[in-house]
Amino acid sequence: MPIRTAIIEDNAPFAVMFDQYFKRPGSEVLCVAVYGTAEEALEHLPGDAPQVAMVDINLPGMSGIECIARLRELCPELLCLVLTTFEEDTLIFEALKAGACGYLLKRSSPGELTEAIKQAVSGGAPMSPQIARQVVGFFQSRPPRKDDSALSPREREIIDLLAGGLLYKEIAVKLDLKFETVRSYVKKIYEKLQAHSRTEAVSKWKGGKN
Amino acid sequence: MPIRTAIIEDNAPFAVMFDQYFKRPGSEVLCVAVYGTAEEALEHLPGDAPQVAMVDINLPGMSGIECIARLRELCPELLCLVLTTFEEDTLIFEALKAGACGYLLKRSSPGELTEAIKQAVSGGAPMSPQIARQVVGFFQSRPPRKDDSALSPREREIIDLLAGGLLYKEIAVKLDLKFETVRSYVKKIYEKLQAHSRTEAVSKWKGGKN
DNA sequence: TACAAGACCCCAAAATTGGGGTATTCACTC
DNA sequence: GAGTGAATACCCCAATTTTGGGGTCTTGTA
Repeated sequence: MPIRTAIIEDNAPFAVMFDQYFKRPGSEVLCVAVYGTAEEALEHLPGDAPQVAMVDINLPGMSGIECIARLRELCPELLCLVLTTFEEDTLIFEALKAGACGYLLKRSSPGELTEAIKQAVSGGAPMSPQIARQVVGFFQSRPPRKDDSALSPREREIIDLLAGGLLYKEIAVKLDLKFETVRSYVKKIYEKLQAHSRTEAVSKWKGGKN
Repeated sequence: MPIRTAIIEDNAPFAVMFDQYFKRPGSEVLCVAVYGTAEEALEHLPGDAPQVAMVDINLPGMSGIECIARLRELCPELLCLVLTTFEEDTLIFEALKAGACGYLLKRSSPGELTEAIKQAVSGGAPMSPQIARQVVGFFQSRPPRKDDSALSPREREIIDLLAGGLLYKEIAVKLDLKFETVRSYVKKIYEKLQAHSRTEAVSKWKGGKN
């Protein structure tokens, strides 16, 4: 029994190629639907009930990432594989967070796509080697930075409380400081991190660490 | 030119098999050293200068994890691949953090090992499919969140921008909404997440996921 | 019909941000 | 030994932003 697959891709030539290839009788993978946009997929995919969805990351309108997040709400069993032209660094993690279980390059051959789809169904997480290395790299502690945006101990203490959502006055009580003192620290922190709001500072701080 | 490889493995039969197989002339992979313990490897590996080290995770004395961490301090260029009997969940992440770039099962065939080593050298991260899925699963917000704190798609979109430190008016422009609309979403988000500030909501949201 | 999501509006209080400052201590350099 | 700079702790003013409370309206779905 072939693996029922759908493709969400606005690039017609690629979509047609995929459709044509996986329509041949006897193939292990069967393409049951082609959608040109995320919106179209969200509407019809639940009815078409594929096991696997190949999702282009660059879609007009709703992005492939958001599309995956919504599809997985509608169909928790659906396996989503991202299709991309390049190894777009930042998007990988967004896609995985959204619920993708694999990340493939469009330049892959039909044979490789078949393998990837089979691997996904059998509990794997097909990715191109370079992507896999990036994912693995996520866990590895990067070398310490030498930047000038180093916060002093007191400043670090304060930004950690800031990150917890505490009000200035609560921080003041906790550290036994005056409200205005907390304020001046926060101002210095924003200056060092080039941030203009609490949330921005926190995300720059946390992002820069580990 | 063959890829210079070393193996750190206390299980003699497997080590010998590996050594024998990758000693044949003309092989793409060449085994240049066999170490029975982590300590032995730390002493001699830098001199033997392999490109890749296959490290058994269960070693007598110093563990494979600790061994990888120390080897990578001594030889930053060295590529470490973990060898394991089972898919030991917890150890995967420890190994990756220590600096492993791949995770293989001992039951792999010599051909598969050759492929994995080649993949590692060419910038990949060879893993068995089940391992890969676990790594990918690390990023995914576990679906069993049927709780009432589930944010709607639009709300998710907004909290993501909120997390980026954008002002309400900036979010309004970006999503082509009115300022007041953004406000009412934020209020609903705070209600659902039981938060009372932007930073608190963001940390609960991010923490609730992964 | 009732309910959730989405889009919109007003008022008023509370918190944050940006711009100015002052003062002490301590380490480091010239 | 004076000077410089960073870290710590404190203060005022004023503008902007966020938060909390109340709503309305439409659409689609159960």
